[in-house]
Amino acid sequence: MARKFVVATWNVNSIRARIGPVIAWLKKRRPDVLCMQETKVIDEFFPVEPFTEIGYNVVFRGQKAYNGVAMVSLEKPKKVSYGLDVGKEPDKSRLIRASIAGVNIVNTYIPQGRDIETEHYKYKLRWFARLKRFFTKHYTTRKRLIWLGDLNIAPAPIDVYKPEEKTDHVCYHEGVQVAFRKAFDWGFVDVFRKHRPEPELYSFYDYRIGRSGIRRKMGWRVDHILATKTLAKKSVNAGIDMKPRLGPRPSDHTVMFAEFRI
DNA sequence: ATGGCACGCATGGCGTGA
Repeated sequence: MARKFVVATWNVNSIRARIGPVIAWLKKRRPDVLCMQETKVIDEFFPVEPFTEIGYNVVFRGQKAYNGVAMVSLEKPKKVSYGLDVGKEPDKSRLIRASIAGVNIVNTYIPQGRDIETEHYKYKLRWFARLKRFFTKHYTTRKRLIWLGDLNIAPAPIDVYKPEEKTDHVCYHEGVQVAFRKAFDWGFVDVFRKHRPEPELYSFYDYRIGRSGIRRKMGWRVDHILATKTLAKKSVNAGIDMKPRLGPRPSDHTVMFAEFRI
């Protein structure tokens, strides 16, 4: 008998600043898994209790001021590990993976890249190449695997407001498109797009554009839920929940979720 | 029109985000 399995991803832009909205959203939606990025806190100060009090397990890895990833789940996570074990920098506060209810989940906060002329951008492109090696090393395309998170890439024109103005942007430039596509082609299906083919669905809206900018759909789809074909076949729904972005004390990103029958 | 806001920090302006 198949069971419902809901996963979600949310760049929270500081878990301590966002603990209210995050706990409220979990209580309301009760997903099986919520993956977070940009928790911006060292492990000693991560707010564990608010999650355990409402019945969630929580695993995380952070650093001071920047980055940081976390995974909270109703079932206890198995095989938890941190960072990229291929290439030089492990970046343990940018990748956390686990197995939950027999589903392998890789939660990433991909480097943003700052500017296409910089070393930061080259580092971002290498990150996608290293991820592909990471998937090959640890999984096969026949496994139930989800790659999700803030991937800092709008893969297609439909994924950003006024794409013709974004061609030199580190989240849309041709170089990052190619780098992302190579990792994606390891064996993923875009689960969100499978269920939501329509335009103007975005997961990020810059704080500086204000409410009117959100109304005018000046956003980006840079957060993603991708799954191997084996698992994507079992997805039954996906969406972006705009309520946290429109509510009090928002992150600049909002929640993307997907539902499977596993 | 290249602006604007929010976050954390051995803060009182700066680096970062996308």
